[in-house]
Amino acid sequence: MVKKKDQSTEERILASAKKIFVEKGMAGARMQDIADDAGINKALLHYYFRSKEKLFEVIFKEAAARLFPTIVNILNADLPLFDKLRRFTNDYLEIVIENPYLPLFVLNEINKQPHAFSKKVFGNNRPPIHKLAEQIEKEIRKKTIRPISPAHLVMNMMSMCVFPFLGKPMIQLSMNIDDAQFRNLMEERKTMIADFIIASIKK
Amino acid sequence: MVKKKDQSTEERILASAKKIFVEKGMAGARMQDIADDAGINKALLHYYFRSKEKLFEVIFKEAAARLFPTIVNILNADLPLFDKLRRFTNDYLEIVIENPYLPLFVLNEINKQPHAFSKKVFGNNRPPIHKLAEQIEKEIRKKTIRPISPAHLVMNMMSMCVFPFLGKPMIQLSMNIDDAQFRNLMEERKTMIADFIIASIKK
DNA sequence: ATATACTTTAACCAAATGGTTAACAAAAGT
DNA sequence: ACTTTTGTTAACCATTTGGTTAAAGTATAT
Repeated sequence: MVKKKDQSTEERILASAKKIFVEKGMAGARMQDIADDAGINKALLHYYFRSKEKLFEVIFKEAAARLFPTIVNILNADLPLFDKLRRFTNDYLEIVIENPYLPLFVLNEINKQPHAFSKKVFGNNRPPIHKLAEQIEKEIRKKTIRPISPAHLVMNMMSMCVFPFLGKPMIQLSMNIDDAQFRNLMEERKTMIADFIIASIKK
Repeated sequence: MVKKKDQSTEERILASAKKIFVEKGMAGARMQDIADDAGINKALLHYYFRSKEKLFEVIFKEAAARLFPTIVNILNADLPLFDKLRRFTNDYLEIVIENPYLPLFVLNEINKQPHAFSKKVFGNNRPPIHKLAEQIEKEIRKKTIRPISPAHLVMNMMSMCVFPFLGKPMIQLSMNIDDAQFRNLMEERKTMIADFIIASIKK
């Protein structure tokens, strides 16, 4: 990697570590690869971050911190249901479009370290989907939307937002599109997903 | 692992390899772990399957073979659009419910070896989503469904089918449900997803 | 200038890991 | 009966890998 003068050594390490970890996962990543990519000696990695595990944790937490808090805020926001749906899909896609490889990275490592990391990410407070769920139930009672299980509705929304990024390579392969076209599609989804959901549930 | 007499050594190796590979991924899996799990000597692994890579390839291909061909068949089937949607979501979920860890495994490894494996899986013939896409366009022209980008519609359907299995641990955490309850939810989705889609697009 | 703390490196180390070898046991041909 | 093939093992090997050390360079403060 090109040595960027204006970046401190620590910043360069973090950038390279993120790149390698995201690319190969915790188990597949090699400390030497990270050192090489950062243009430094391997021992320096251990000088700045004591172990592979510690370095990984920093990267993982940063990745998770970029993915989750926004969700929580929107879910907790005081907005009418449809506005909340639009806002969630739009904001969430905005984040993920800029970090297309984060979802698979995070999901994958959570799967491999379910107990260890899941609590490290959001401590004891789980993502407050129940608030959105209650809101949905309320609208159903008011008969502004048709009856639908809140759990499934939330899952559908999350699915449509996140999945395309998890399956990006496969999607690109099967649709035969390049990165720019893929990004374009994802931009469209910012509004498309909410439209799709609302069309399905609105009475 | 308990030695199952009625299983041949090769079968036991494959079962253990699948378990370990799916759990830890190619990079994280250890040959010794597989040997231990199968209750045999490590050298036997190399006797039956020459290398870790070869063994992995067998497992990966088997996993991919369980996930993809059914998709292709349904997509190619000669059915009215709505029937096809219902059939796809139902059949696909049936497969994945029985193999909940396959999607993440396959997706993850494809991401790490995009070129090598993607072609090994479906050779040169990509999944024929264009046939379904044409079918959707036809219905739009007939005005039986509202205008929607076929690409997005297909992506939505795939997303809602697959994502819950990719995010299983996170979903279970945030909804506080056990395996049985999760499975129940997924059973519901067999019909729910198609209902949801059709409600959104039907005119 | 000099002592002090911070950075960086090359060389080294022990453990882990994928893979091999040689010998032995069990089946299967003949 | 005996030879060949197949299945299985313990011991071993080379390489990789995360991690350490000791020394040297560099800035900073006094």
